[in-house]
Amino acid sequence: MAKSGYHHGNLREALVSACLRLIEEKGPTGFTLSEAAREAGVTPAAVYRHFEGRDDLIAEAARQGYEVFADMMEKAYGANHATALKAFEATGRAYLSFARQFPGHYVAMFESGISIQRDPHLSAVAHRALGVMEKAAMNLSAHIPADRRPPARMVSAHIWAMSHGVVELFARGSPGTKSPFPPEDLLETGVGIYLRGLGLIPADK
Amino acid sequence: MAKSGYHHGNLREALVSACLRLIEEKGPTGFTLSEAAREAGVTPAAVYRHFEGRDDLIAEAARQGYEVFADMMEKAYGANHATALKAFEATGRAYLSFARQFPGHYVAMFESGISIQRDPHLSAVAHRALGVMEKAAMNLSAHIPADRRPPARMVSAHIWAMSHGVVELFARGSPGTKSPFPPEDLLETGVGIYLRGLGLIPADK
DNA sequence: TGTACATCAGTGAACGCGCGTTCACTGATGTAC
DNA sequence: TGTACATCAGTGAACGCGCGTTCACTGATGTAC
Repeated sequence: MAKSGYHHGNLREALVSACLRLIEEKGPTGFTLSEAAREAGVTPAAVYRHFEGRDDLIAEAARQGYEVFADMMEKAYGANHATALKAFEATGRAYLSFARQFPGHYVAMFESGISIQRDPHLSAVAHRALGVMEKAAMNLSAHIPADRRPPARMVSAHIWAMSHGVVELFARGSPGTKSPFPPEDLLETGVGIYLRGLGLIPADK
Repeated sequence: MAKSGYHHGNLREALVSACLRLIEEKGPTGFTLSEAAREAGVTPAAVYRHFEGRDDLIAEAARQGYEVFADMMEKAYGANHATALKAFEATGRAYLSFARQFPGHYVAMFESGISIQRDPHLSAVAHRALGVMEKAAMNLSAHIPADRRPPARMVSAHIWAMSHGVVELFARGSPGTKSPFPPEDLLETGVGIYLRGLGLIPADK
């Protein structure tokens, strides 16, 4: 496009992209503002035209991530499913799929240490995303006899924990351990066993 | 003790402690070698008497963490339990308990990005620790009818994922979200439901 | 018990480096007439 | 269509700073006799 020396054209987005690439490569604290600027082909000082500093840049990356995440979750959940169970499983798959497709965003959102409350935009979109998980869990647990039904927020917390754990431990090569199983399988079977434990899947299926 | 200006007495350990405190406070990449030296009351140059550099220091912290972790897991598992199930549950509790008691070590081990293979000592002790989890899972799944028994390594991966997820998402205040439930409860109920799904706990218990 | 000497843990000065942030500036773009 | 001018995104030089790493050194400790 218009990359004629002066006037980058779309520097704001270019910086976010650079930030995401660097997060993917070196982790959320492993890069500098100057590095991001360099990656976008621009002087460090130019960054200040668009962001207040490094944290602000990461927060924007996280915000965009939550936006995409919320869309994916809503879409997965909203497609008309035969049962609440199917709908729930679809959101579980969407979670992992997001983490795989957008690792930089994922890290910015859940591992960068930026607070969800740092600005209202970020907070709003984060709640939209996490709300889908909870709603899916709520509808699902409505099928469990009321007297031994765990709170919906707890069910969603369990699933979230397992998903996050699979992503962190097995969907990245980080701890030098090779994953014993494909992360998709690991999550699918894990959630399956869990749901069977809730009495939502017949024991012999 | 002997902190008479020159000659610290036990600088190596003091540096590891400083490193752990800093990891707890600022994350695995959020501090510098000089900061650790300052925290131990010593010139940055003194660090090189004991470690090759920052990574080497973190690796030592992780190594010590794995050592303690392995001990705790072995002790929890080895206490004579009535059933394989009890033994398994005990190791699960030990995991969370370790993460709570030694957050700095936990981060150094699982979130610092240092490879388990960087030196043989580290690798050996890490395998000792992770081996306990696997053995517990193996003994446990021996109680499941062979034809619908998932591989033991998969069971231990599931439990590990859920444990790690609970620690990351709910046992720290990081993402600005307040935990909806105490992490201990979350893990205990989550694992309970999972085990019921495996057919190891009666459905109405 | 006392003295001479080897060992070695920690010092502090020095280096070159990249960082974040500021500032007055420059030059491309858009707009009014 | 052409010109004058306002806007504003990006420059580049400058600053002070803390970093990692090296080096010859110093002085406390342990040991041999």
